[in-house]
Amino acid sequence: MPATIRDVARLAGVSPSTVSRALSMPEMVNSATRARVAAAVEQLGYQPNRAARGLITGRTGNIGLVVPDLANPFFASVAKGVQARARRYDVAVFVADTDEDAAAEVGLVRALAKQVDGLILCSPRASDADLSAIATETNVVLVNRTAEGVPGISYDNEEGMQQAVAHLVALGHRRIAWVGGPVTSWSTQHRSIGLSNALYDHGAELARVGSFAPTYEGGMAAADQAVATGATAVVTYNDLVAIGLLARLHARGISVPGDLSVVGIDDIAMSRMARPALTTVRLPKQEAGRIAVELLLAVLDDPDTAVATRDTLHGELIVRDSTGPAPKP
Amino acid sequence: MPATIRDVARLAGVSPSTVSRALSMPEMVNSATRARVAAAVEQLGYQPNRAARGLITGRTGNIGLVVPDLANPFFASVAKGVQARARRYDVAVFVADTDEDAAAEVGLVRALAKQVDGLILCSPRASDADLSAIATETNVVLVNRTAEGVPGISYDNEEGMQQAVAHLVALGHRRIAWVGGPVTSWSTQHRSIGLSNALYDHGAELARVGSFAPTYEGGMAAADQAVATGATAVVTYNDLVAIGLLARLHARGISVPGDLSVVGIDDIAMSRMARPALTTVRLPKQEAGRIAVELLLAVLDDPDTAVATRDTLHGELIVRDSTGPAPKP
DNA sequence: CACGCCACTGAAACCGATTGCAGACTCAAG
DNA sequence: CTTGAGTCTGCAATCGGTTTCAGTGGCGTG
Repeated sequence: MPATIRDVARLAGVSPSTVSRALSMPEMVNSATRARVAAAVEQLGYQPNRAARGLITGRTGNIGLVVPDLANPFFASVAKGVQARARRYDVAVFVADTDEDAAAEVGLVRALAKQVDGLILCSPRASDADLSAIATETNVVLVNRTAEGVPGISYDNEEGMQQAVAHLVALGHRRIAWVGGPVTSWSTQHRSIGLSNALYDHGAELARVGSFAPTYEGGMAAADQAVATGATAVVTYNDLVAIGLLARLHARGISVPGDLSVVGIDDIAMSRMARPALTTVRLPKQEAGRIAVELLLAVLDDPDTAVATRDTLHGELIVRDSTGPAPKP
Repeated sequence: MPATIRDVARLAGVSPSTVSRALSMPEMVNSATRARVAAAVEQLGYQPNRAARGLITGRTGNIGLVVPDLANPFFASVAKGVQARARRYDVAVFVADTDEDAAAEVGLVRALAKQVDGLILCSPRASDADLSAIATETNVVLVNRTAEGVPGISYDNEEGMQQAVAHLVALGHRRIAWVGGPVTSWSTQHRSIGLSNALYDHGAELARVGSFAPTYEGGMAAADQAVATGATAVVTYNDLVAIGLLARLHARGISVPGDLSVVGIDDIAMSRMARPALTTVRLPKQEAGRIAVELLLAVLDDPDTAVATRDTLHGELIVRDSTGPAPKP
């Protein structure tokens, strides 16, 4: 029912090849002919069939985005960025949610790989080995994680932690607790190291309180242990955890920031709605998505030169109401 | 590079046609042959090229999901449901975010329509006329909205409002304010009507305070007007608005639920993290996504019988800490 | 034994685009 | 007038499947 390239050719009085060329390599066709083709295209509302084009070019014009959990506002934002930038390039985005399941992730990626030109893997839970295997057989860009020889973009966790620590130390905090996320998480490891280094630089003490689910519940679970460390400030794996922690502290009657200061990471929408509003390290999320698309498209254009490209984004400390001067001993 | 149907045919010692049949209509081929084909498929790791198949069948095996804002947790949940159920049917999902722009929506839908077998439109902002036009030229399932002759699923807003009102009236509230969402929103209209009817049934009074953006900011903006109505309880368009309202009330020193009770709609994750935790009408979001996929697939199978199918989901009142007895006058 | 039916398989056309190759035409130079 | 280069355009092959149509062979029946 929709117009084909032959319909356009007939109407314009040229051959299908000419129509094809007029559309994809305009400089190769006479401008008068090109105008006739353009008119015919316009009149028929012709849009090339992507399946047919894909069959011959081997390109689908689609990319895939794999995230651990779409309902997590962090990933939703990244997805928003990806999708907005992809549209600009007339590329469609398949979105897949792995439900935080590393095993499912690998299978899903394999299945998706057949239908797209490349994949954006956001905070992949897969092992390094699986990841490398995937990267060799399909075009991949990593977000929020790095791997040898795989292009990707990540956040400068060290610098973010430096900012948070500088802020806390300036407020007089000398003993700071760290509530880590999933042990397998690349971000957890780097944030933990960054925090540790920053504290060392400032001559302050670190108290680790283990690893918790990167959720509100995880934060509630971590709260009592964080308090028990005797620290006067807590830095958490992400904002969701910080907000859960806030809730538990409130339930226990511990004042924030009076008794304890709390710092999150991410700056999700919820954070400024928390009570007290959460001090956090804002990570540019949509921008990560946008850059990931640019990077992937560059890789597709030229797999060789772009393969080792890696981009680093910087966080920004947002001071709100959950941090204050350390309590007098 | 990947194996084609011809490779499989050669290895199995049959013709490509037989391979095709063995895969898509197994009962038409001899079981011994079928086994040989299966073995060859297995050995080569063959997966049919979807573009090639789509070219001849006219089906892409893809569906599209259009939402106003992925960063809104309500839509993120629906997307999660859609995407999970689609995977079960081996259907890929294109996700597009319109950024709450009704004009962009129409164009986006048109573009997306070419690449998919059908579309799920979630809370479309488009006009009835545009929507009908779209529905005639492509397979569409509506979520959170109804339109003449277009299949869709929506929530029973009237019943949800009945539950909320029954709860508030039982707590002694007799004058209840309504904070509406965008005027063009189908949900706003139906919720408003439902609330109005429910209040009438219970002999209580309604105070409308206009329409606001369906966001945290919208809620903050609405708070003072809601207070000024003299109502002892407020029902808001959605949870995001309710949470914004809560924040402004807190800033003004108005106690919730002591001075004013607040009820939201949706039950997003944030609601139980709010302080006080928000009483709300929970809408099954992921389920809406799942059913939308089922419905769309049914429409694709048989456009005629399924065309007028419409499904209604029911809300459930979740009582938390933002509602309490009406203050003594 | 001849015939017809049935179950199964293969050859070939086709979906709608892209692209290598070759032909047609213009124009300038020899 | 011939030749050659250069510019455009069309023919036809091709991508990887699906589907129609026409066998082929086996078997039961009259």
